[in-house]
Amino acid sequence: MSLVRNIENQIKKVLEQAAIEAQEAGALTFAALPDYVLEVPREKVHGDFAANIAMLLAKEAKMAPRKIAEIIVQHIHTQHTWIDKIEIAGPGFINFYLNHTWLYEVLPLVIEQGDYYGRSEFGAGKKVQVEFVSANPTGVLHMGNARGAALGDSLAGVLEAAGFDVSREFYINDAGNQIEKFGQSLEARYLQLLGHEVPFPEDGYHGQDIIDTMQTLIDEKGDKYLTMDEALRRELLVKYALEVKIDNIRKTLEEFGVYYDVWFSEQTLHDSGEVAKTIATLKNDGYIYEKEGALWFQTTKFGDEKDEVVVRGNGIPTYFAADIAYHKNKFQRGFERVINIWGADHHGHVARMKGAMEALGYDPEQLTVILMQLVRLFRGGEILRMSKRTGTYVTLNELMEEVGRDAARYFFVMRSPDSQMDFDLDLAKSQSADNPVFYVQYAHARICSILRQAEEMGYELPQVSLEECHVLSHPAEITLIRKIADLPDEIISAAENLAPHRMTTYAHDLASLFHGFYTNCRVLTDEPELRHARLLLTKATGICIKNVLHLIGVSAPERM
RNA sequence: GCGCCCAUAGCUCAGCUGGAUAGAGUGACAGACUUCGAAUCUGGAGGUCGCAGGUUCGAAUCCUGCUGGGCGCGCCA
Repeated sequence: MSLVRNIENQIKKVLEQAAIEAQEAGALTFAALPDYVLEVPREKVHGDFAANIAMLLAKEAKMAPRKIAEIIVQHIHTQHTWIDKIEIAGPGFINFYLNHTWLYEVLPLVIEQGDYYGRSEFGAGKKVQVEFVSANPTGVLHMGNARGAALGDSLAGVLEAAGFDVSREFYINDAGNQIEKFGQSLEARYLQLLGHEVPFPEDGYHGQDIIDTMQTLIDEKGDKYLTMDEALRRELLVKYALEVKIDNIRKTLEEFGVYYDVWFSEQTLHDSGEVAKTIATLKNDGYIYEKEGALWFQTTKFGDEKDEVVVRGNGIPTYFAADIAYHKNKFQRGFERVINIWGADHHGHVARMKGAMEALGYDPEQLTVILMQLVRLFRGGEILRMSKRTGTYVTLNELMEEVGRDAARYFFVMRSPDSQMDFDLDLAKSQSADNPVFYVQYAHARICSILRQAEEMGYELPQVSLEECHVLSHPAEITLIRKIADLPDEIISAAENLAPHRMTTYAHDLASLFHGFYTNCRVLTDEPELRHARLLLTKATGICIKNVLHLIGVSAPERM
């Protein structure tokens, strides 16, 4: 339980007790306590916490909210609490003003917990899976994948910090139509590179990377596939190229700071018969019918607009069929919650996927799909298309080269998944110092610099007692400590709302408060007590910044 | 035509399950370094929260309709 939660509980307790006492004394009438909110007011003058309970009771108690507030306040006992003062304001808010010394406890706590400060047991070890990127293995990673990677990994990090048992997973679409086309494309390039004039498939993969991959193969293994049976040749070329491609994707993601627990192959679902078994189960339960030679799944039963093919007329299951089997497999692995991050262009798939889970007897609520709006790339004021077919995309590798990993990750995480992103490459390149990530990192570097100098001057990082913290009374100090105290709850809130972008907001606020503190309060002063306490505060801030940045995969440099 | 997402300061975006006077960054303007990092700080300027209704003590937030933009509606994935 965080310090802040403790305080909130204390206030709620005395507040609710007061309301009940008033009721028992006959001063107020209501059946049950309303679902009120205790929140931190936006305006400082409104106190440290505010409750809206009086307004919510107004109708039932048939009394003016301010009058109700007055009655409740009369019954509040503030002995043995941190409450200094209570005021009634506005339409009937009850505002609590606290003795701010309650905050000091957080500083030794941060130092003691170090890298762990901010983490909590909120998730109680529940198994959660986050599946993200799952890019087509026939190509390289583009900007959409980059956003998904930054978002998914940060979300996983936030969930982990909030106490969930998180597994990061990449689903490899190594089966189906696209692999057929991939094989045809590879074969055509292979033959062309060896001097044979063969046509390139119209809907094949035109990217340069396919040519490069085949050139490498030729350099390594020569022309031994020329005389082979065509089907076998394509199979071997695909096997080789997929391995190379997936390995590249893995390496690129690792450079981006993203590591997966599981790389899950679609092909294994076909090989193990899970796809066929899943279709059979659905058929048995009457969700599947035959029409025009194909098998259709009645997704309309679950609110979809039209039914969906699961097995084509040629007997080959569709991607959708494999995906149902895949999600069934996820739940069979015991995840209490499954989170997918998909591009907005897949949104039509969400309802039928949930419907399929329901048909299989799972609770569709356990599956959450985060739809991420697409990234539009601008260069020279013009939109770049991200099609894999044309080969004119900008890759994640190029992005990292141009703006750096930290800036790229921070930039992607900063925005809510719902917002469309225009990524201006020229801007990112030419004015990268404008990126807020530097602001936060600068605060951390500054902190490290102060701590280094303190060390050089022979000032020990002291074991500071709570009493010594009381010298911290400047408003800049108090607001900074308050922010530090908030970290565990901020992380929980980001986890609950699946909103990792809140962490960048927090990081920026924290950095800003530190810069303000730095400007107003000299850390390395000659007064030992004050210096000790401020060094402690400085160090605690540094720990928070570092922990938050690491959560979202951004480094916290000690020098810049 | 149907479905999903979005519309907040000149620009890019926050705004936690409905709360009090809607916030940052950036751009422009005016200031602050003989002392811990000026990649910083301090000011003011900038808003019919797309439009119109509705629910509520109270709406940027919830409901309905409309306008404008993105995406989707395949025996592709």
